[in-house]
Amino acid sequence: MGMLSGWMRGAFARAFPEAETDFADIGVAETSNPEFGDYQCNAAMGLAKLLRQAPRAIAERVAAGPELPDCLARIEVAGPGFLNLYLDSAWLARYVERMAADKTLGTPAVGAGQTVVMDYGSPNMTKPLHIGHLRSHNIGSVLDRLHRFLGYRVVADNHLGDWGTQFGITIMGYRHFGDEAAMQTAPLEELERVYVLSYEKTKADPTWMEQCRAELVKLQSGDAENLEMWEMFMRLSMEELDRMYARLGVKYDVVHGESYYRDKLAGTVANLQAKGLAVESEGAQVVFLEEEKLPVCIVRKSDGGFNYATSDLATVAARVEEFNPDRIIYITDERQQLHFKQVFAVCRRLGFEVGLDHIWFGLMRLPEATFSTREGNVIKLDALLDEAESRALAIIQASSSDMDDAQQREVAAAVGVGAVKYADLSQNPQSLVTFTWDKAMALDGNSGPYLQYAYARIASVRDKYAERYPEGTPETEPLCFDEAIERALALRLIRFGDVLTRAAHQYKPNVLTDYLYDLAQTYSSFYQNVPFLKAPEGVRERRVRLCGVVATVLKQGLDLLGLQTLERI
RNA sequence: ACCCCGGUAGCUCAGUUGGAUAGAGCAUCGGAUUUCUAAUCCGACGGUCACAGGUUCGAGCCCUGUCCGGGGUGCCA
Repeated sequence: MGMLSGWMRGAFARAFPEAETDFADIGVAETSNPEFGDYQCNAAMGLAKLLRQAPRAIAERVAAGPELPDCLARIEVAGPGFLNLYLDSAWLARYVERMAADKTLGTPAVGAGQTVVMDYGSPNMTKPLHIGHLRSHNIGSVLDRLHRFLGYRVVADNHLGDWGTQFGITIMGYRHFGDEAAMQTAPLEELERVYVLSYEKTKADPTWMEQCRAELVKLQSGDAENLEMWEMFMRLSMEELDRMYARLGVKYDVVHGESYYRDKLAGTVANLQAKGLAVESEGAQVVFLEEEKLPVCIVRKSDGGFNYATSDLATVAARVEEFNPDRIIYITDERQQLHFKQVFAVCRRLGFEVGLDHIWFGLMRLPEATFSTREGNVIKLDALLDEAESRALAIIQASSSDMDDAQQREVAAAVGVGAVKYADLSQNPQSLVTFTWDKAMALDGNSGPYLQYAYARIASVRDKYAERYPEGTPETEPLCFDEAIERALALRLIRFGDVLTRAAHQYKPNVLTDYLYDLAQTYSSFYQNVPFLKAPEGVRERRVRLCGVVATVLKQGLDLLGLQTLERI
């Protein structure tokens, strides 16, 4: 609530004109308990020393100020000096009406005029997506949509892993163990198979790894045969990836893999050398980062090959040149924290002024162990989504048996993938995720389907109303809160913009899922306990209208999360 | 050895810049459907916020130390 915070700062300034502060830090917060009002301000306690007065006296002086803004009905001082703010209910009702008519639902355009490049997903191109790839795509695409909604210009870039050592390993693997028939039918599975075999061999035979590195160097220096093989791998992988992206609803503005920057790698290293940043050490070109207390950053290996850091440095330069962003945001797992600290440190030394953020998330692991392609204990993302859909379908068949088969499948697809996405998004990105089938596909409680179900029930109310009262016009009926739960619903609705801003700026999709779940829960309680279609005329219309605003907010919120809304479940 | 995270109810997890009585879901138990979709709702049960100090009007949150877990630490990405 930006306007309430602003007013509160003014109220403090008026009450204490002689104070040596502008009260810039003062803000209001939602109350944890309705008995403390709708919003609260706790600043009086913190200012006791500065103002040399008892906190309670400070709060009382602020509360005694002559004028209240239109939105407030009253202010109360409680306990040691809490300021409890009560919104005026009529104002609240008008505000809900206005926000519902607004395209952005009252969300401030905090990102207007700013450009951010978002780097997420970025899968390795030599293997199929597995459940460990879900988080970067999922969290990244939500942050992407949130930023767009807040007015940022977003350039979503899929920085494919298409130019690293894994290709050396894969080329060796394909050459020795490749099966062309399998390559046609299930290319990514086949690439993964030969990769695993080849990788296994590096453990037993040290010269194998050297050969893999040599193949990579050949590829990176333009060897025709390796390049041809690489192009085939890329084409087949991309087809597979596009299919998965359609299923996940992930979209990019640009797909520049590491290979896109391949011609700039040598120049990047030369530039670092010219500026005296990169020096030779143990046969490699490295940047020492002792001032930053970081380990050395290797920008060219002793065998002449370039690595991830080189590629990322070239990428930053290219993005700055092409998009002139205010900020570049990387979304990867936690293991890359050090890498990005190093890359960002080198960028600062190179004089880049663009903001650089690394948003990392916790690894996904199995109850018994960390999974990895190399260990062969992966669960394919495709298989997870299939299982989720079939579980959803079973429930739909049981509860919506009147729905035709095709529609049941369509709903199951939306609910299944929604459940998987939501289960991931609803926790703090930084926590480590231990994968279990049941948790990943929860269909009740705090889950995607719960929200989709709440939306579908509202859609049903809307349709039934239209059927029974074809002449009715709930959309113009002034809102008014007859029941406490209706006011509680309105209070939640007007928080939408604050929630989106916080979710985006803290890079936490779970801020949005928590909010939507709370909203849907409040709505469900309203739905269960208060009649609307059977309420008297007038009351009926305003309740149906309130339902409509909840539906609009739910739909927008689910859309930002990448979950489909269904009119019927 | 060093660096970065984490430890909150039986399980899985939330917890705005430090605020009032630490919250959900699942599980368990008890209720609600001649009704607008029961994938729902209402209620009960459940806590030494890892441990020990410290900072202050006030600490799950900040500081120090310890224990436990995950990740990382020059030629993978």
